[in-house]
Amino acid sequence: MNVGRRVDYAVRALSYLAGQPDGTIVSRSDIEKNQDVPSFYLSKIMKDLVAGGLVESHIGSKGGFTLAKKATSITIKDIYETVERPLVLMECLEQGASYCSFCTVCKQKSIWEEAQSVLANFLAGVTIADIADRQGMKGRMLKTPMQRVG
Amino acid sequence: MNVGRRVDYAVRALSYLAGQPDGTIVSRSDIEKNQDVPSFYLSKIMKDLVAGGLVESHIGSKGGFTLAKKATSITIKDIYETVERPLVLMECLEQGASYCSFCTVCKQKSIWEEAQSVLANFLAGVTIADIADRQGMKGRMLKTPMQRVG
DNA sequence: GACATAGTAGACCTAACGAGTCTATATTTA
DNA sequence: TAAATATAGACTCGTTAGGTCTACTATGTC
Repeated sequence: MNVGRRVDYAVRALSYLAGQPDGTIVSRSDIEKNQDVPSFYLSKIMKDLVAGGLVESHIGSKGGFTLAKKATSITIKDIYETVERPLVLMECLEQGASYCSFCTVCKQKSIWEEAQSVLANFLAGVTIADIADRQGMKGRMLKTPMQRVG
Repeated sequence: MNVGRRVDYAVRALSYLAGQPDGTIVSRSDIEKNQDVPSFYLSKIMKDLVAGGLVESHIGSKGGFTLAKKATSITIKDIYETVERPLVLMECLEQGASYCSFCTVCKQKSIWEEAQSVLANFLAGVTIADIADRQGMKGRMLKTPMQRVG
């Protein structure tokens, strides 16, 4: 039960984008360097974020990525589900009886269901803007002054 | 970010024990049969539960397991941490700078810290007794009438 | 139009982990 | 003594996370 690097890197990338002057196109390698993400690794993650409608890509020379929405409307839950999978705490909540034959009479199930809601609600209440606001990472500290998007 | 079978099986085992008449010793294979847990698999899980002080073991013929505490004082969080690992949502919360060099200035971190608290608090508020009360699983429905421990 | 510079798509690798199975040993009851 | 039980640990197998790389396509610029 922990959040993997894909989500971590996706949050870094998105909050980095959010911290750029409006409309700035940022390349994958730029993000990787500034946010300490392994080379090339972001290519798969950004693909998912594009497919999920969270960022827009710009192919070709001088290409790169920009946010596809306001930073205030991209939640951590969105990001998690876009780059990983639906937020599900216990497999039975997704698979039902094919996970466990006692599913219909199981009391444990509702506990996990509630726990999942509690967590999902929290993560749906936090946006990239909240993170970018107090970003503080390397790039932000050394380079351009803070300038918000949205 | 999901809860694995170890925790699922541990909760089944413990709530099964909680549903027995007070002081009843139940063998591993008995639990496995009644709670649909793969043969032998519980041997490792019960070992952890014994080591964690949640159950007591009785070696030898007619041996088996009993709860070591009242069902009302065994929480889901206890179980999770006993059979799996400390409840940590993001590795950086445990490993700090050895996970990520930006740790000291990272805003993302506090988000996961909060999310973790929210989840942990919820799981610490649910006990085995809550589950056993409305157990409903196979064994309970077919066999002895409900009788609570603690 | 040519070329450099991007993203796109996907193959590929490796180590670790989850889940499950089994066995030899120590311990206890009958 | 014999049967039944937990204990400890080895073992397998498939999947996944994390990471790396390359061929291809699209686009801006000279």
